[in-house]
Amino acid sequence: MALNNIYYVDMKQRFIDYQKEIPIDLLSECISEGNVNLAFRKLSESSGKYSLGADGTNIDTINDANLNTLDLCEIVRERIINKIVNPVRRTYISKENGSKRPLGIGSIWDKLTQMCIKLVLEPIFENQFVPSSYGFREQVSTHNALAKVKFFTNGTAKHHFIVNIDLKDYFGTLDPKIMRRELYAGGIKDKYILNYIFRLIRCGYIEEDMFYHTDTGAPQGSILGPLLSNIYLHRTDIWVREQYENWHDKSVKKFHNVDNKGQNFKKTNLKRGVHVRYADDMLILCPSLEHAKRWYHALARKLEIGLKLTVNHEKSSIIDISKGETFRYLGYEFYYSKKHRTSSQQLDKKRMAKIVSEAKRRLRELRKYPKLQNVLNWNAFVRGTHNYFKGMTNFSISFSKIHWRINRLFRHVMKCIAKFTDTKKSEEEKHNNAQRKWIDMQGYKTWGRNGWWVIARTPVLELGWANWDKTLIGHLRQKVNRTNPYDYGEKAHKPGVSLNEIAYLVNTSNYIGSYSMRYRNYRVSLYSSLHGVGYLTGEKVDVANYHCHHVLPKSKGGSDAFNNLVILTADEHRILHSKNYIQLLSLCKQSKKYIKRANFLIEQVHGVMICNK
DNA sequence: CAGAGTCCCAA
RNA sequence: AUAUUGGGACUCUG
Repeated sequence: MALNNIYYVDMKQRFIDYQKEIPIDLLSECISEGNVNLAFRKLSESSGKYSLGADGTNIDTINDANLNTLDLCEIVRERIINKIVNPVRRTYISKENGSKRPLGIGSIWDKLTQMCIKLVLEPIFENQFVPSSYGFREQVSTHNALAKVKFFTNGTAKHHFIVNIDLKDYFGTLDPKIMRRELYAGGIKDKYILNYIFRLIRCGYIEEDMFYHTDTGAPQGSILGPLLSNIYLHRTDIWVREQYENWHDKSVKKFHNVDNKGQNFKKTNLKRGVHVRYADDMLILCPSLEHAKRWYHALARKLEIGLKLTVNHEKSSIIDISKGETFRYLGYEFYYSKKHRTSSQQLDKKRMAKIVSEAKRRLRELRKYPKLQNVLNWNAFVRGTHNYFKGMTNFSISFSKIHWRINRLFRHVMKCIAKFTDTKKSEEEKHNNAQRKWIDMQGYKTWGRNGWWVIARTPVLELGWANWDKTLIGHLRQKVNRTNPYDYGEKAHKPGVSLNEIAYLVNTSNYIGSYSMRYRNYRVSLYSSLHGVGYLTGEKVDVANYHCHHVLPKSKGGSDAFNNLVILTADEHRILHSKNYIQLLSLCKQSKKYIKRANFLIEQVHGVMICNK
């Protein structure tokens, strides 16, 4: 495992280490080679890697700068120690209610630095966060939070009074001093890290070439933002849970008696209520109105005075679902079904309208451009929407309503550009079986349907094809396995490449000359993913003998992209680039496949075709 | 099985 | 050009 640290830091092990002891010196953890490598890879995978910061930098700035990992370590160290944070570039995205939400896009250097810090702070706090905080956490999703809400509002648990606290501009009102206090309380003693984050909150932003100062708030869009927002409310989470869910744990020792918890609870002055938080969306589910009122006032007071946040009292409320009131949470609308004597969920009107208008927009585009890509986009839209909402009890009803609202347009568009496959006509049955199988595989049953529409040999999924998935927010989902969030289960052991070999490649990758960071990483990934098997022989190439070759040379416009790289031996590489490149054919394995490959490489490098007949 | 890409949803 | 975190689905290459 130690060797693995040279390449990427092992988060699973780090989580275990920090469980025992949090290091005082977190700076060295942040700027270790394995940590910086992992941080860079995460940035390379992020969808916004090409968006420009206020200083005009993005991921390509690093790739074009001819830097290696050690250079990046030094840059990160400089920025943390000297508290260097560029102002963020401000843009806006429109929200559902029509208003705009400001985004702050940092420079690539800030992104890298923050990712390095995040990879260290996150496992520390993952050891402490409460299980009822569901937002922004590894291996936890909105459905886990919804499962808990469903469980406690349903017939047997009877927590029908919902305290719903809405915070105004939560990210924007984070206070730097309180942030520092909460970090320290969580065990962060490194003054460099504390000071850097203090500075980050006050970094300011640039809009239309003007600089604006900020006193509070983590930029929305910064890498540390989501984690910091969880840390800020962490001790409040604990306070809430000690009142009821964990009341006998520490806070009220004299009543500690697990056998008759309910009776002893009455002797205390504690409030009953179950805690569910997703980022700034807080709920407390209470069994009685009296407790709900006490919760509302106590919690609002704590947030406003203790944490200097702004509670939006117009939007915050106490809801009694047994009296027919509804509430929306994470896209689901909860209501109480008297018929079934349990809480149920459905799509609210606004969201239904949004899905309808989005569907119409996509259908019109599909009619205009009936390309394969647009069909795939439509199917992805249908599947994505279904996958999110299919846990609602009223899923089928809600989506058949949507279906009827778009049906006219849908049928019209399909008649223009698609062909209907009728399952009752048996002539083409063989040909249709593959499509039928595919649709069934997606979880959409074809059994009992008249048929389906086909564009470019691809079946078109329909919004009305909806099957409720009762396990998605079932009671088993509310509790999340927190033994180790970075443990994704046993991966099948891949024989062929040892950690020693990886370590060797990583070490040399810092000294192979002027190449991009992307190339340095891909060079290792390529060898690892192909088990070191050479392109021209099909046999394993020794690491010391491994050369990573650009198929289309960079001088001819070839890139460092993964699919432009192949594994060669040092000899093969030398001969390929020399004048005697014909000899390459004798070096490769003399089968049709490898001869073809050798010819291909020569053609790409030298621009000549060789006839080997 | 692993690498890189596309798309969807929530906050 | 529109970020971040988390979840989900699919495609390609060997």
